[in-house]
Amino acid sequence: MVCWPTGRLLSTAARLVEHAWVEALDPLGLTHAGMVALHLLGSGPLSQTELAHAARVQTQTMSRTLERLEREGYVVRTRDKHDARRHSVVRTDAGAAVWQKSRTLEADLFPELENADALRDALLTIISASSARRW
Amino acid sequence: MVCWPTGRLLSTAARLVEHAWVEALDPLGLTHAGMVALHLLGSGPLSQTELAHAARVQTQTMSRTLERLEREGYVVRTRDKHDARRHSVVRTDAGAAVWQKSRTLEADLFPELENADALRDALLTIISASSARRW
DNA sequence: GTCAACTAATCAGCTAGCTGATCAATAGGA
DNA sequence: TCCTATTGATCAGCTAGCTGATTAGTTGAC
Repeated sequence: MVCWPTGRLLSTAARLVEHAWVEALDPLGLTHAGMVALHLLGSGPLSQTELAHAARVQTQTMSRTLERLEREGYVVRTRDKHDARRHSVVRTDAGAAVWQKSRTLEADLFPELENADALRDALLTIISASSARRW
Repeated sequence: MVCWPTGRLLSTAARLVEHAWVEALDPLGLTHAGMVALHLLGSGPLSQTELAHAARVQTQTMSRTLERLEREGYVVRTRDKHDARRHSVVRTDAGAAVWQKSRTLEADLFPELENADALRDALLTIISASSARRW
Protein backbone atom coordinates (compact mmCIF):
# COMPACT_ATOMS: atom_id res chain seq x y z
CA MET A 1 0.00 0.00 0.00
CA VAL A 2 3.07 2.18 0.43
CA CYS A 3 3.19 2.47 -3.35
CA TRP A 4 -0.41 3.47 -3.83
CA PRO A 5 -0.96 6.77 -5.59
CA THR A 6 -1.45 9.68 -3.23
CA GLY A 7 -5.00 10.34 -4.37
CA ARG A 8 -6.02 6.85 -3.41
CA LEU A 9 -4.38 7.15 -0.01
CA LEU A 10 -6.31 10.36 0.47
CA SER A 11 -9.67 8.77 -0.34
CA THR A 12 -8.95 5.76 1.81
CA ALA A 13 -7.83 7.77 4.82
CA ALA A 14 -10.85 10.04 4.52
CA ARG A 15 -13.22 7.10 4.32
CA LEU A 16 -11.75 5.38 7.35
CA VAL A 17 -11.81 8.57 9.42
CA GLU A 18 -15.37 9.27 8.39
CA HIS A 19 -16.33 5.76 9.39
CA ALA A 20 -15.11 6.49 12.90
CA TRP A 21 -17.15 9.68 12.89
CA VAL A 22 -20.32 7.88 11.87
CA GLU A 23 -19.98 5.48 14.76
CA ALA A 24 -19.37 8.26 17.27
CA LEU A 25 -22.15 10.52 16.01
CA ASP A 26 -24.80 7.85 15.63
CA PRO A 27 -25.85 7.90 19.31
CA LEU A 28 -26.44 11.64 18.96
CA GLY A 29 -28.73 11.16 15.95
CA LEU A 30 -26.30 13.14 13.87
CA THR A 31 -24.24 12.50 10.75
CA HIS A 32 -20.97 14.04 9.65
CA ALA A 33 -22.69 16.04 6.93
CA GLY A 34 -25.19 17.32 9.45
CA MET A 35 -22.44 18.36 11.81
CA VAL A 36 -20.84 20.48 9.12
CA ALA A 37 -24.11 22.27 8.53
CA LEU A 38 -24.68 22.85 12.25
CA HIS A 39 -21.18 24.24 12.53
CA LEU A 40 -21.68 26.67 9.66
CA LEU A 41 -24.98 27.83 11.15
CA GLY A 42 -23.22 28.77 14.37
CA SER A 43 -22.69 32.35 13.29
CA GLY A 44 -26.28 32.95 12.23
CA PRO A 45 -28.99 31.91 9.73
CA LEU A 46 -28.03 31.17 6.14
CA SER A 47 -29.81 30.21 2.95
CA GLN A 48 -29.38 26.69 1.61
CA THR A 49 -27.29 27.90 -1.28
CA GLU A 50 -24.98 29.76 1.08
CA LEU A 51 -24.67 26.69 3.25
CA ALA A 52 -23.92 24.45 0.29
CA HIS A 53 -21.29 26.86 -0.93
CA ALA A 54 -19.59 27.06 2.45
CA ALA A 55 -19.59 23.27 2.80
CA ARG A 56 -18.27 22.84 -0.76
CA VAL A 57 -21.26 20.72 -1.69
CA GLN A 58 -24.09 20.87 -4.27
CA THR A 59 -27.35 22.51 -3.22
CA GLN A 60 -29.18 19.22 -3.84
CA THR A 61 -26.94 17.48 -1.34
CA MET A 62 -27.38 20.22 1.25
CA SER A 63 -31.13 20.11 0.70
CA ARG A 64 -31.30 16.49 1.81
CA THR A 65 -28.94 17.00 4.72
CA LEU A 66 -31.11 19.82 6.03
CA GLU A 67 -34.25 17.77 5.52
CA ARG A 68 -32.81 15.20 7.90
CA LEU A 69 -31.64 17.82 10.38
CA GLU A 70 -35.10 19.38 10.37
CA ARG A 71 -36.69 15.97 10.92
CA GLU A 72 -34.46 15.53 13.98
CA GLY A 73 -35.38 19.01 15.21
CA TYR A 74 -31.86 20.43 14.95
CA VAL A 75 -32.76 23.05 12.38
CA VAL A 76 -35.77 25.08 11.21
CA ARG A 77 -36.36 26.22 7.65
CA THR A 78 -38.62 29.19 6.89
CA ARG A 79 -39.37 31.06 3.70
CA ASP A 80 -37.46 34.31 3.46
CA LYS A 81 -39.72 37.37 3.74
CA HIS A 82 -37.99 39.38 1.06
CA ASP A 83 -37.30 36.53 -1.38
CA ALA A 84 -39.80 33.69 -1.30
CA ARG A 85 -37.44 31.42 -3.21
CA ARG A 86 -34.95 31.34 -0.36
CA HIS A 87 -35.14 29.21 2.75
CA SER A 88 -33.71 30.85 5.85
CA VAL A 89 -32.12 28.04 7.83
CA VAL A 90 -31.81 28.51 11.60
CA ARG A 91 -30.11 26.25 14.13
CA THR A 92 -32.44 25.35 16.99
CA ASP A 93 -31.37 25.18 20.63
CA ALA A 94 -31.31 21.39 20.32
CA GLY A 95 -29.10 21.78 17.28
CA ALA A 96 -26.69 24.04 19.12
CA ALA A 97 -26.61 21.63 22.04
CA VAL A 98 -25.90 18.53 19.97
CA TRP A 99 -23.21 20.37 18.04
CA GLN A 100 -21.49 21.33 21.30
CA LYS A 101 -21.51 17.69 22.34
CA SER A 102 -20.07 16.55 19.03
CA ARG A 103 -17.27 19.11 19.12
CA THR A 104 -15.50 17.33 21.94
CA LEU A 105 -15.33 14.14 19.90
CA GLU A 106 -12.88 15.47 17.34
CA ALA A 107 -9.84 15.30 19.61
CA ASP A 108 -10.62 11.74 20.67
CA LEU A 109 -11.21 10.46 17.17
CA PHE A 110 -8.41 11.87 15.13
CA PRO A 111 -5.09 10.06 15.55
CA GLU A 112 -2.13 11.98 16.94
CA LEU A 113 0.29 12.98 14.22
CA GLU A 114 3.79 14.35 14.32
CA ASN A 115 3.40 16.35 11.15
CA ALA A 116 -0.16 17.50 11.63
CA ASP A 117 0.63 21.01 10.45
CA ALA A 118 2.20 19.78 7.23
CA LEU A 119 -0.89 17.63 6.68
CA ARG A 120 -3.26 20.57 7.15
CA ASP A 121 -1.09 22.67 4.87
CA ALA A 122 -1.14 20.05 2.15
CA LEU A 123 -4.89 19.50 2.46
CA LEU A 124 -5.62 23.21 2.24
CA THR A 125 -3.43 23.44 -0.84
CA ILE A 126 -5.23 20.53 -2.46
CA ILE A 127 -8.63 21.98 -1.63
CA SER A 128 -7.85 25.40 -3.00
CA ALA A 129 -6.20 23.93 -6.10
CA SER A 130 -9.04 21.60 -7.00
CA SER A 131 -11.93 23.79 -5.93
CA ALA A 132 -10.71 26.81 -7.86
CA ARG A 133 -13.10 26.19 -10.71
CA ARG A 134 -16.18 25.30 -8.75
CA TRP A 135 -16.11 27.68 -5.80
CA MET B 1 -11.83 27.27 6.42
CA VAL B 2 -8.35 27.51 7.87
CA CYS B 3 -9.86 26.71 11.25
CA TRP B 4 -11.82 23.67 10.14
CA PRO B 5 -11.02 20.47 11.99
CA THR B 6 -8.46 18.31 10.22
CA GLY B 7 -10.89 15.47 9.65
CA ARG B 8 -13.19 17.73 7.72
CA LEU B 9 -10.34 19.06 5.62
CA LEU B 10 -9.44 15.48 4.85
CA SER B 11 -12.95 14.56 3.70
CA THR B 12 -13.30 17.70 1.65
CA ALA B 13 -9.95 17.33 -0.06
CA ALA B 14 -10.65 13.69 -0.85
CA ARG B 15 -14.04 14.51 -2.31
CA LEU B 16 -12.71 17.26 -4.52
CA VAL B 17 -9.85 15.12 -5.79
CA GLU B 18 -12.19 12.24 -6.45
CA HIS B 19 -14.47 14.55 -8.38
CA ALA B 20 -11.60 15.35 -10.72
CA TRP B 21 -10.99 11.61 -11.12
CA VAL B 22 -14.60 10.92 -12.02
CA GLU B 23 -14.49 13.50 -14.79
CA ALA B 24 -11.25 12.14 -16.20
CA LEU B 25 -12.27 8.48 -16.00
CA ASP B 26 -15.77 8.91 -17.36
CA PRO B 27 -14.72 8.87 -21.05
CA LEU B 28 -12.99 5.54 -20.38
CA GLY B 29 -16.15 4.03 -18.92
CA LEU B 30 -14.34 3.59 -15.65
CA THR B 31 -14.87 4.78 -12.08
CA HIS B 32 -12.34 5.36 -9.34
CA ALA B 33 -13.51 2.31 -7.45
CA GLY B 34 -13.15 0.23 -10.59
CA MET B 35 -9.66 1.50 -11.17
CA VAL B 36 -8.60 0.36 -7.72
CA ALA B 37 -9.90 -3.13 -8.45
CA LEU B 38 -8.18 -3.26 -11.84
CA HIS B 39 -4.95 -2.18 -10.20
CA LEU B 40 -5.14 -4.88 -7.55
CA LEU B 41 -5.85 -7.50 -10.18
CA GLY B 42 -2.65 -6.61 -11.99
CA SER B 43 -0.64 -9.25 -10.20
CA GLY B 44 -3.09 -12.06 -10.89
CA PRO B 45 -6.62 -13.32 -10.16
CA LEU B 46 -8.14 -12.80 -6.72
CA SER B 47 -11.35 -13.70 -4.96
CA GLN B 48 -13.84 -10.94 -4.19
CA THR B 49 -13.11 -11.15 -0.50
CA GLU B 50 -9.40 -10.78 -1.14
CA LEU B 51 -10.05 -7.81 -3.40
CA ALA B 52 -12.31 -6.14 -0.87
CA HIS B 53 -9.74 -6.64 1.83
CA ALA B 54 -6.94 -5.19 -0.25
CA ALA B 55 -9.06 -2.17 -1.20
CA ARG B 56 -10.14 -1.67 2.42
CA VAL B 57 -13.79 -1.99 1.48
CA GLN B 58 -16.71 -4.25 2.41
CA THR B 59 -17.32 -7.31 0.25
CA GLN B 60 -20.78 -5.98 -0.64
CA THR B 61 -19.25 -2.83 -2.04
CA MET B 62 -16.65 -4.75 -4.03
CA SER B 63 -19.36 -7.05 -5.34
CA ARG B 64 -21.16 -4.15 -6.99
CA THR B 65 -17.98 -2.61 -8.32
CA LEU B 66 -17.06 -5.88 -9.99
CA GLU B 67 -20.56 -6.29 -11.38
CA ARG B 68 -20.08 -2.99 -13.18
CA LEU B 69 -16.58 -3.88 -14.36
CA GLU B 70 -17.87 -7.16 -15.70
CA ARG B 71 -20.69 -5.38 -17.51
CA GLU B 72 -18.09 -3.15 -19.19
CA GLY B 73 -16.00 -6.19 -20.10
CA TYR B 74 -13.02 -5.23 -17.97
CA VAL B 75 -13.21 -8.25 -15.73
CA VAL B 76 -14.46 -11.84 -15.80
CA ARG B 77 -15.80 -13.73 -12.79
CA THR B 78 -15.80 -17.51 -12.73
CA ARG B 79 -16.61 -19.99 -10.00
CA ASP B 80 -13.52 -21.39 -8.35
CA LYS B 81 -12.97 -25.08 -9.18
CA HIS B 82 -11.89 -26.09 -5.72
CA ASP B 83 -14.32 -23.92 -3.76
CA ALA B 84 -17.61 -23.19 -5.49
CA ARG B 85 -18.37 -20.38 -3.05
CA ARG B 86 -15.50 -18.29 -4.35
CA HIS B 87 -15.46 -16.19 -7.48
CA SER B 88 -12.13 -16.04 -9.22
CA VAL B 89 -11.89 -12.53 -10.64
CA VAL B 90 -9.64 -12.04 -13.67
CA ARG B 91 -8.74 -8.82 -15.45
CA THR B 92 -9.43 -9.03 -19.16
CA ASP B 93 -7.16 -7.61 -21.86
CA ALA B 94 -9.55 -4.70 -22.20
CA GLY B 95 -9.32 -4.19 -18.45
CA ALA B 96 -5.54 -4.17 -18.54
CA ALA B 97 -5.58 -1.73 -21.44
CA VAL B 98 -7.97 0.72 -19.82
CA TRP B 99 -6.02 0.58 -16.60
CA GLN B 100 -2.81 1.44 -18.44
CA LYS B 101 -4.53 4.44 -19.98
CA SER B 102 -5.84 5.62 -16.63
CA ARG B 103 -2.45 5.33 -14.94
CA THR B 104 -1.05 8.27 -16.87
CA LEU B 105 -3.86 10.49 -15.58
CA GLU B 106 -2.70 10.46 -11.99
CA ALA B 107 0.26 12.76 -12.50
CA ASP B 108 -1.83 15.28 -14.44
CA LEU B 109 -4.65 15.36 -11.92
CA PHE B 110 -2.98 15.58 -8.57
CA PRO B 111 -1.73 19.05 -7.67
CA GLU B 112 1.99 19.55 -7.15
CA LEU B 113 2.86 19.77 -3.47
CA GLU B 114 5.99 20.84 -1.68
CA ASN B 115 5.44 18.51 1.22
CA ALA B 116 4.07 15.55 -0.69
CA ASP B 117 6.15 13.09 1.32
CA ALA B 118 4.91 14.43 4.63
CA LEU B 119 1.36 14.15 3.29
CA ARG B 120 1.83 10.52 2.27
CA ASP B 121 3.41 9.79 5.64
CA ALA B 122 0.52 11.33 7.50
CA LEU B 123 -2.08 9.54 5.37
CA LEU B 124 -0.42 6.18 5.87
CA THR B 125 -0.31 6.79 9.61
CA ILE B 126 -3.99 7.69 9.64
CA ILE B 127 -4.91 4.65 7.58
CA SER B 128 -3.01 2.21 9.72
CA ALA B 129 -4.29 3.80 12.92
CA SER B 130 -7.95 3.77 11.97
CA SER B 131 -7.99 0.51 10.06
CA ALA B 132 -6.28 -1.46 12.81
CA ARG B 133 -9.53 -2.93 14.03
CA ARG B 134 -11.10 -3.75 10.70
CA TRP B 135 -8.22 -4.99 8.59
C1' DG C 1 -23.01 -39.64 7.58
C1' DT C 2 -25.28 -35.76 9.54
C1' DC C 3 -25.86 -31.49 11.46
C1' DA C 4 -23.85 -27.19 13.13
C1' DA C 5 -20.70 -23.58 12.33
C1' DC C 6 -18.29 -20.90 9.25
C1' DT C 7 -17.36 -18.52 4.82
C1' DA C 8 -18.17 -16.21 0.04
C1' DA C 9 -21.20 -13.71 -2.21
C1' DT C 10 -25.45 -11.26 -2.70
C1' DC C 11 -29.86 -8.74 -1.46
C1' DA C 12 -32.25 -4.98 0.91
C1' DG C 13 -32.02 -0.61 2.54
C1' DC C 14 -29.66 3.48 4.43
C1' DT C 15 -26.61 8.22 3.80
C1' DA C 16 -23.63 11.13 1.00
C1' DG C 17 -21.80 12.65 -3.03
C1' DC C 18 -22.82 13.81 -8.00
C1' DT C 19 -25.52 15.29 -12.71
C1' DG C 20 -29.48 16.75 -15.24
C1' DA C 21 -34.17 18.33 -15.27
C1' DT C 22 -37.94 20.83 -13.23
C1' DC C 23 -40.65 24.41 -10.77
C1' DA C 24 -41.58 28.71 -8.56
C1' DA C 25 -40.16 33.27 -7.68
C1' DT C 26 -37.42 37.24 -8.81
C1' DA C 27 -35.09 40.62 -11.77
C1' DG C 28 -34.40 43.08 -15.94
C1' DG C 29 -34.92 44.59 -20.61
C1' DA C 30 -37.90 45.70 -24.68
C1' DT D 1 -46.46 45.71 -18.83
C1' DC D 2 -44.87 41.47 -20.40
C1' DC D 3 -41.59 38.09 -21.56
C1' DT D 4 -37.16 36.18 -20.84
C1' DA D 5 -33.26 35.03 -18.07
C1' DT D 6 -31.66 33.96 -13.65
C1' DT D 7 -31.84 32.00 -9.15
C1' DG D 8 -33.19 28.91 -4.98
C1' DA D 9 -34.81 24.70 -4.03
C1' DT D 10 -36.31 20.15 -5.18
C1' DC D 11 -37.03 15.70 -7.85
C1' DA D 12 -35.19 11.70 -10.34
C1' DG D 13 -31.61 8.75 -10.87
C1' DC D 14 -26.74 7.32 -10.71
C1' DT D 15 -22.22 5.38 -7.91
C1' DA D 16 -19.84 4.45 -3.57
C1' DG D 17 -19.64 3.68 1.02
C1' DC D 18 -21.95 1.31 5.04
C1' DT D 19 -24.96 -2.35 8.13
C1' DG D 20 -27.82 -6.33 8.65
C1' DA D 21 -29.91 -10.41 6.73
C1' DT D 22 -29.92 -14.22 3.47
C1' DT D 23 -28.34 -18.02 0.43
C1' DA D 24 -25.19 -21.49 -1.06
C1' DG D 25 -21.23 -24.16 -0.35
C1' DT D 26 -17.39 -26.09 2.94
C1' DT D 27 -15.57 -27.71 6.99
C1' DG D 28 -15.47 -30.09 11.15
C1' DA D 29 -17.18 -32.44 15.22
C1' DC D 30 -19.83 -36.03 16.83
